[in-house]
Amino acid sequence: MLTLDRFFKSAFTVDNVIFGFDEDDLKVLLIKRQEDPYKDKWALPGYFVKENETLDDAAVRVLEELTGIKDVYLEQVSTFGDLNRHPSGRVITVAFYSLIAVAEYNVLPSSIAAEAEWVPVKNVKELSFDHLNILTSCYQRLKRKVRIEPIGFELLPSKFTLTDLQHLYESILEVNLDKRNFRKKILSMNLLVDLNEVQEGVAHRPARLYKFDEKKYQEFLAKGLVFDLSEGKSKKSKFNKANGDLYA
Amino acid sequence: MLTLDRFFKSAFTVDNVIFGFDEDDLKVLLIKRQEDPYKDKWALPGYFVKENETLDDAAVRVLEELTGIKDVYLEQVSTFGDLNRHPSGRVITVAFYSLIAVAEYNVLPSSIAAEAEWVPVKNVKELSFDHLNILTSCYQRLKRKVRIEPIGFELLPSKFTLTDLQHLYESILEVNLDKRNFRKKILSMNLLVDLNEVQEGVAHRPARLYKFDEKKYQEFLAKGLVFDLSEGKSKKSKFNKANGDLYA
DNA sequence: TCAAAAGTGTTCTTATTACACCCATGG
DNA sequence: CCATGGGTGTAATAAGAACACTTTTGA
Repeated sequence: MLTLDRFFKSAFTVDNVIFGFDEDDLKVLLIKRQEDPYKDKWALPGYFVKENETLDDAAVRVLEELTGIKDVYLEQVSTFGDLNRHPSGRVITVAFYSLIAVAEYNVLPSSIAAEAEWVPVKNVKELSFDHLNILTSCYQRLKRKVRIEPIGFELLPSKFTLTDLQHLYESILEVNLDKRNFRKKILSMNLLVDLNEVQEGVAHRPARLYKFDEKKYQEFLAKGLVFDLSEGKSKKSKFNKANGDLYA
Repeated sequence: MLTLDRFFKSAFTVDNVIFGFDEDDLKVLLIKRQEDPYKDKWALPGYFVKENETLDDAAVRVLEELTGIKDVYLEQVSTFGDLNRHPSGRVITVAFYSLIAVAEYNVLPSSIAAEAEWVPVKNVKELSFDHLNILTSCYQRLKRKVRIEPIGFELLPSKFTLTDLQHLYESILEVNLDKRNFRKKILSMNLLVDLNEVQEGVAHRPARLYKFDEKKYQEFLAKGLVFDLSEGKSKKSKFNKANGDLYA
């Protein structure tokens, strides 16, 4: 039987890009590191994987230790194993991203001492280690995935307006969407339930509230349909308001 | 400074799903294992990552040792880290897939003693370790990616007919495509160069030969266009000939 | 009464689908 | 001369894009 002893072993970690949506902005939860390397610099939350822990377990643990939340959308994206990505030696890291309804949970780091902050993704210019690469990979994955699977709802409270949803897509995809076309499309998929409730206390005509219906989505899939939301798919994107370079 | 000694370290490997296209079938290169565990069983080619090797380097090495080929399309897909996926202990593996023009290279394992074989993907029912999961993940990734990026050409010889290309897509996507619509679409993207050559020695009207033009593709992208090849995107797939379950 | 965002349809354009016959070659 | 796969166009339908005004509320 094969013995593993003669092969190189490495420490490995998970890093978790925790996305939230707040004030019409896609944000990411960053922590200020408390120890070297990169002491006092901003980084993605992450930690070493334990001996009796799967990769997913480790990612869930990192999230829960930081925010107190579990049961969120979690997706593995990519593994980073360059030789010098960690100053202390070879460390391979598996990158995940999570989606959190910030408004729903009133998330913020209480359980841990680390300083942590929700930062608009588009404002992040520099991070410890290769974490900017990791963030970019995860953001690209999210951008693609949000168009073809109904995961965007994970970022909203369970009751939301169509305008909330539109702003979410605009923020993630970095495009402007046409209000009428967006509504027509999302409503025609028949995945939302009109709750017959309206916003309260807003200084304008109150919007109707909707929720996403998982059961309807299963029926939708069973019909062989494909979720697909977005304008300008195979055309020049006329409304690209992106700060292009980083996330092109 | 952080010392890594106190953290759990694991052996880790890369596994490479090497796809080829031959006789109108998408195939995968499998090896018969020569040592325990799973001696004499079929598996994906893979090996332990070395101390001074990046993950990509390791995947390239695995491919080259088996086939003698380098410089092929290679993509990291996912990392598998379940606790008991390897009988000898905890081994985390990073899965890659590669695309090879089988006809062009006349690939087959000479350099190594291991028995190896090109097997149609749809015939693979059982593999060592969790390799069937890995194959499935990589195949799904390929299926998605081949529709939105022009990577299918990596599986064809540099000169090919439009029917070759159509069969490639049909095989990967497990659909039937309409000949006229397929040709209209691919030619309208203006990514192919008509070589003004025809097949020789075929017992029917010889087909024209084309090649993919990388420069044209760059211009295509610069115009903001998106490669997108496939019928029945947001509709019920009427022509699904899939053996559904495994690769649904 | 004003400001602010909600809500709502139609027309035009473009992309997708369905579909059938003649052509060139080798055997 | 037959079998085999190559090559071609059009019409119908569906999806996407562009676009402006009225409504409801709180301040």
